[in-house]
Amino acid sequence: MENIEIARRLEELADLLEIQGANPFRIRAYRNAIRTIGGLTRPLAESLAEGEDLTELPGIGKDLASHIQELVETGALELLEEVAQEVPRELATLTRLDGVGPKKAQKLWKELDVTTVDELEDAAQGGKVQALSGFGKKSVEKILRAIQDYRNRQGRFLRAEAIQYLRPLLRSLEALDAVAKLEVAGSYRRGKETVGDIDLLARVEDQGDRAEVMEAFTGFSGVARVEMAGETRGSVVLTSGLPVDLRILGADSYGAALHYFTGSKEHNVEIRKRAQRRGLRVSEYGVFEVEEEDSSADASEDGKDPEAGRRIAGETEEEVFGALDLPWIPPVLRENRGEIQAAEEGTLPQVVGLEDIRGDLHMHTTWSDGKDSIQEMAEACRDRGYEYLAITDHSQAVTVARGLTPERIREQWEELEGVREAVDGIQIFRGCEVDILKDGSLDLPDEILTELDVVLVAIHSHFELDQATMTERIIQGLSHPLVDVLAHPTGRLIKRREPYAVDMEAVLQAAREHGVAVELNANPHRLDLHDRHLFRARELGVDVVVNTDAHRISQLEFMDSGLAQAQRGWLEAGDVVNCRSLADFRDWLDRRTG
DNA sequence: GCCGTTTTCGGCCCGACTGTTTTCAGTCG
Repeated sequence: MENIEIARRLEELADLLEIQGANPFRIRAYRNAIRTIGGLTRPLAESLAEGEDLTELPGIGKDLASHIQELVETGALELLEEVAQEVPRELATLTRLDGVGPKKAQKLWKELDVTTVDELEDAAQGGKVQALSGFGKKSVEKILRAIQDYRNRQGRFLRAEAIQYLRPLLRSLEALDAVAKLEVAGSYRRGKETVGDIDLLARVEDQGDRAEVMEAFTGFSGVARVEMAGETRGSVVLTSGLPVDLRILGADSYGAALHYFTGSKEHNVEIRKRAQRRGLRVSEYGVFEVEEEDSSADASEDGKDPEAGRRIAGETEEEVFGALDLPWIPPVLRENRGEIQAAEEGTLPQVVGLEDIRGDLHMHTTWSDGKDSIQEMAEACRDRGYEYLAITDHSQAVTVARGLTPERIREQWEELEGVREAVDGIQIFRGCEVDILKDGSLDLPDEILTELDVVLVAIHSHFELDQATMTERIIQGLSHPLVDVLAHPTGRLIKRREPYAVDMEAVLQAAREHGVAVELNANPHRLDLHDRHLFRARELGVDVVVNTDAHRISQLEFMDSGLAQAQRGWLEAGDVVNCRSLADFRDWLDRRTG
């Protein structure tokens, strides 16, 4: 059983237990374990087979280790079946609706016998939901809207899409005199490939300006509806369907709020625990010294004042981290994947940036399915300040993209030679994106491959193979001695196509063994490899190339998306092949022939 | 159910907003 399947079963169990009213800390323990499993690159089944002790993993103790073992060995979980006897499985889906949590799901089920989204819709329209205590007219309206959203939206926005929807709103708020500073926090700031919503922070110098900013926000022309609007916090949905939250803050707590709302949640929890150990309290208002409280009488009331105690930090993020004896941690690293420990030890990575990129090794032209010519692509790369590029049109197997036969690729080289003479200031390498065929062989003969400078290999057909066959196919393809880079290694298209079944751990090991680089394809729909695989590649010492796979000049800009992903994988310039100077890159190309 | 720089028992992050409440529960992030 795959890790993702194990995680899904445990998540279902946690959802059902929560609806059943189990101990909230038990639920949290399950969710922590699920998160740990989600971050693993190695199959749990394999770890177990080799006798590893799963309780070594964070958040996994005796019980969860035995649940995992049961799932791996039997494909089922007895406890889940037992709980599902008492709580209908479909109820877990209801809690995916905005505004419906475990308590409301339980009530809907016990009092109305509602278990599915469709039944909930019927009950809400029939007036039955409103009759329940704790539900009113507004709740019902909200539930009906949430059902619509659930059916329409289906998930999250690509990061690159979200910023386009957001830009007009940003411009309109930035134009206000009352707004001293405006920043996007949340998963967007952390560089995640998709975002569920946008968290905006506005700093005002005068608290009296808050109402004006909130009005401008909720009154913006692109707002489809206002979900909530308080003094410091508002929430809207744009006409594009993108949810946006705004928090308005004063200068003294702005940095604390920026840190808090940038997250991730898991990072914040670790930061707060660290603060606790130091006798401090961290909230979005700042870092405070915890006051000793002996009296129990009014303690709870005092405890509700968020700014109680002496504030020792809050204006900037640097201050907040500093109060906890830590250096500033880049947002892209804040996922509680060891960044706090690394910060403490002074071993945070110097993450790779656009300024480190010297070339782009994957792009298409009018010779296959690209829209611009070799010369146009080359000039555009030069204008971006690159030292080199590789032209990598498709090989013949990809007929829909007019893939190149050996004859046509030789013709292309003649044109490329002319462009080399016409375009100064940048080195153009001969490349090709060569298909790995179903049997693992390559789509062009060795006599062509030897004359190419840069050989990418990739899968564009037979996605349906089982994991063992696909893994073997890819490893055979990349182990051909003339291959340089494995392009878009998992084949996923975000929100459209799942990765093909492939054992990435085995592929990464093979890449290391054969000195082949793995691509981080920067196309916002691909972002392939994922961050956790990049992290693993770095651990193993596998070279990574960040490529745009541009099919027209404008797509060379995808490099930005790729770098955000690279940073989330903790990559430094030294890990990335196309950060090398032209001379060093040439050496890398000669790495096997010496 | 997990975990340990005070701990193998007794904790487990913190606050805003809404709706339906006569003082607070539920949800969300």
